[in-house]
Amino acid sequence: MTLEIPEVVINRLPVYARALADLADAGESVVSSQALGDLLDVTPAQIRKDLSYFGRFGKQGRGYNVQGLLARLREILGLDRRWRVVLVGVGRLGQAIAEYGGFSPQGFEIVAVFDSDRESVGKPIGGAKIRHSDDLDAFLRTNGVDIGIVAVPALAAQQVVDRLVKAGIQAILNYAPMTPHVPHGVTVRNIDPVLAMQSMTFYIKQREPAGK
Amino acid sequence: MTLEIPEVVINRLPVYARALADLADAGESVVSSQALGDLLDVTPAQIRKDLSYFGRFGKQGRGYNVQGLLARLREILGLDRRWRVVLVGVGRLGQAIAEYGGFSPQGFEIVAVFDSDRESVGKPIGGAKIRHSDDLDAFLRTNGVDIGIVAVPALAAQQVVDRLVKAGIQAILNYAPMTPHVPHGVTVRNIDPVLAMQSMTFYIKQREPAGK
DNA sequence: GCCTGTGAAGGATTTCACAGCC
DNA sequence: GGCTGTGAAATCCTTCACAGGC
Repeated sequence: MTLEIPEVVINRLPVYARALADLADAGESVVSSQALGDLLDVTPAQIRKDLSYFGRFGKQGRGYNVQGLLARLREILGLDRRWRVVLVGVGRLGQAIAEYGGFSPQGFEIVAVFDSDRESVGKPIGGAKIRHSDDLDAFLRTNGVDIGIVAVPALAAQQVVDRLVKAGIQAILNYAPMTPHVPHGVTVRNIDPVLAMQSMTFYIKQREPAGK
Repeated sequence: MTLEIPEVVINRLPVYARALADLADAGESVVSSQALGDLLDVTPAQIRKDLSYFGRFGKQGRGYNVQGLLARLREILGLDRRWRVVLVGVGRLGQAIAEYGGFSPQGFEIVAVFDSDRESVGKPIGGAKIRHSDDLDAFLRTNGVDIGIVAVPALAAQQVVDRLVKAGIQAILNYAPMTPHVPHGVTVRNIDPVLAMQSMTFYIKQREPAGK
């Protein structure tokens, strides 16, 4: 049910939630779609329309209660619980992810870390011990895991994705520079700073007529 | 000119280019929009339409020359030259970025690294020496810098963005968990794994009717 | 026969604009 | 007077479907 909500809308909700959290921290108790839009470079109409998919959260003439709307968005997004995450790949990038402090405070707990290199198995990282990839499937089946993070080289990534999917993982955050194939029903988000750079250069180039 | 090309199209071009590079590495010399689409989970019509904004690169009955199309895309995106990048912020995240080996082979050269912490100034990192943020403006004006990477805490990020913009930087890769404000003509891409996670949980939740 | 390039159609998303309420 | 919620309009983007070339 409720599957008619556009994905673009879903992708904006966390941004709204983040801004609302900032407003709450700043002691604001009410915000209008106009004010929130100014903060996020989004039109007020878009914010109102996005929210209207889920209910009526505002008060005419006033705006939205910051805490109240934040709580509702967190509920809608499922951020009112903690999520269990496994990380696969402990190269340079994987290490940085394992030691990144930003996930846990937001409710994403890296409960296990895997690598295919037998040398590194057993070493502690970001509070967990590195396990061997061979134990991935068993671990996933025994422990309730919600999300997988893939941080292995591109050539190994599809295999890892396949194993995660086969074990029932429904959401994958992919750091490998490739496009993973997943069956319908599995959600993927790709993090690739190089691709982001490569689209920006187009626009720089546009503005510098003849190119150095 | 050529500013009628949808941004979504521009954002897909690097993905196409990456797949073409992989095909080239695999020794493929020709690819159809169908085959490329299968690789990327994109419809063939979309690929053909996207490319049609820039010219006619294929041959009926055959498909596209892999090397040829790759070269054209790289040219369109401005990937046929090297780009000079500065990194601001050398906390945990900034360090990982500075030492990340993925930018340079793709033509993005981190030519200088800045931090506001005087303790760390002078220390070597990823091949550069850390400079103090106070020297950022002078550096940008003296050296030709194309792109800025922001990896400072959210509260300091807008200030850094403002300084980059004031110095004429036209593209910013933002790792801070906030929405930067930039004037028209400056391109921003945000990298935020937490937001990516937070949109995926919505979909997991959808599929698990009543919550754990 | 296969596959591109592309107008036209269709679908999705954004914006408008205003009734209704505080 | 200020602001939401929302149908309707406008815009944007994707997909269709086929003429044309290899």
